[in-house]
Amino acid sequence: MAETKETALMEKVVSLCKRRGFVFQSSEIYGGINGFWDYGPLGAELKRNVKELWWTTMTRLREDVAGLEATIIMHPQIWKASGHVDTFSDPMSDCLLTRKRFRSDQIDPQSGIAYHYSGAKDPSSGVECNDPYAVLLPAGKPPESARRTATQFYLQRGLQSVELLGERTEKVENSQRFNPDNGSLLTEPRPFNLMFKTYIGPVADESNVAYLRPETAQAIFAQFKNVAETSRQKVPFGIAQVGKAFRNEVTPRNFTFRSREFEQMELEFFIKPDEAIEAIHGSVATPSGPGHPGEPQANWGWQLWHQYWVEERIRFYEGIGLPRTTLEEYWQKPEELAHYARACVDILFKFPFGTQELEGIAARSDFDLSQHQRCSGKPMSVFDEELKMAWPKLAPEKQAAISEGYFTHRQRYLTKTGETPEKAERTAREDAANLAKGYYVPHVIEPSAGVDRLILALLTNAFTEEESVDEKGRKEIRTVLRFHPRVAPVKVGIFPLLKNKPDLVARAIEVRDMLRPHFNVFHDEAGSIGRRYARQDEAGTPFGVTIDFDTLGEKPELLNTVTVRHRDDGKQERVPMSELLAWLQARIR
RNA sequence: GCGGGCGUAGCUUAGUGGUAAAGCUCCAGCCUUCCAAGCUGGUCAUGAGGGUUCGAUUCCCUUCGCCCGCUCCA
Repeated sequence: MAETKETALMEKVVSLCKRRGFVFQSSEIYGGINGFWDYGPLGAELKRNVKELWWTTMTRLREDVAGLEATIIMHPQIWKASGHVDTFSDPMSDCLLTRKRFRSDQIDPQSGIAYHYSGAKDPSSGVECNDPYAVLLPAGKPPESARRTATQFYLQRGLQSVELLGERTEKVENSQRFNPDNGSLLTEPRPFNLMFKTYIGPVADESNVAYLRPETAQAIFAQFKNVAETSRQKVPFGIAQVGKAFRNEVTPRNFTFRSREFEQMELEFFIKPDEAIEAIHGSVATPSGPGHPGEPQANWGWQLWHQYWVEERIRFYEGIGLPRTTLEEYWQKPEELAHYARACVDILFKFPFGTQELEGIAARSDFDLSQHQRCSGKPMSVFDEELKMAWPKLAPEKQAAISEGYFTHRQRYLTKTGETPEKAERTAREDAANLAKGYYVPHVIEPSAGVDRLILALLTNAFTEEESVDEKGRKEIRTVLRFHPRVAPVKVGIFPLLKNKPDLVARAIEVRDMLRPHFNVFHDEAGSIGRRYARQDEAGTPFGVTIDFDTLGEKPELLNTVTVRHRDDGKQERVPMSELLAWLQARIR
């Protein structure tokens, strides 16, 4: 079965992660703690490489992205504004029969006759189940229907046949305790807070509640104005951040894939509203087809920016060794989108346990900044010189059309937030008037990636096993992690051919010290050379450098050269020590 | 949160109501002129807590963790 094979692969990866020091269970000596994982020596290097590559790609190699590193605990109002407090702390009830889950406060109130049971008995075996249960029937329905449902419930509890006990009825008005679909009793409403809660200061009471951030993004929005001013960036530009986030997941699963403490790499890329683009450039450029749209252009609308970032991110993944064939793009359907999102593309990776999300690239309109503007009372709009200059040159009917479009968009947003129609209309009119003066709240494209799931993707993608037969005819399995050199935790293994020849060891240490400032290298002199190669293969080290007697001049023409061995095919070549650093740099970049 | 399975060294497995075994790995020494060679020695385990028992890794209970399915996933 494909599934058991995949599970076996996953188990091998997990086992290797522990054996070689990529990932350990958090707090293992105390029995572990569900949903938390530590990175060991190799994992820490791997993760550091991935985050650095992301940071370099997203900020240093670009003109238009600035960095930020914000705190994990922020003002609790941030999570009010973002919507996390409300959507994360709903009381939930489960149907006792079907296990379907409901928001307790959103259940259509039900009225009718409730049939209560104190339990049930299996008349053949005498076994009893004393779990109380109830079914709500609309007035006029025969009691048989309730008994059938209740019988089903007790059958699920392990009774072979069911004799209901203690039936009594009760008139019920507007109750949210029953499943509207089948009348079954629900569990007591249980709070379902997916944010980790803490208290600021020594006294733990409700006045000083704070939350560990469930995403890094909100800090970017909250600091938008500060960054915009200090970075001397102008829209379109982005703010990038890498950092820990925390979610009290219902079910942490699949090794590190869904953890309760995890790390995100998020970019919020702020763009002009399409109305501003239209005013400045006369029209809004939209995608002409699939694929990368090329270098950003001033007249791009949000759709092109969105597509641009999807393609940029896929290129990034390809660049660190995830082949295009292991990735999938999933365009969320309109009904799956969060209410504020205009579009969202998930970049999925084919994990052994299924094709799962690595990153989501959402076009979030101006929702986030608008929320913070509204909740903090601080303006989040920017001034756009180009827009101000362009506006007066527009034909009056064009001005009116753009204004009206912007007004409608703002009004729709404000209405959704619960503003009164009058206030929504008035504020939206003001916003439209400000647009004409060059002011707007930027829209945003959000590529948001999970570091830990990317690490897991890199690990499962790199994992290969090669079966071979040694000279004594024994079958052996060599495990090789075929990491892209860019992410490999150790770049170079350095080996004196023999341990008991001081000259070889001394030269090896010389090579190690020469390379050490540039890469993570590992000197190993223990065991046969083949064993040392194999050990590094398992760690994913792309290059091995061996110092042998020719390095010392046994063959004069090979003096001061070393053997470089390639991890993936075992091929070797001879490289002069003087060129070694450049040789390696060219292949690791 | 619900249901099922599992838990013995770093890994893979053995075994027993009475001293917990092996292979691989790892470490040390010797040896070794390019792919897990050999020799010698060594470290390391019954997930945790409780109960039954003279004695529990084994039986029972609880708990924690892992895996699978359901549920959830802003």
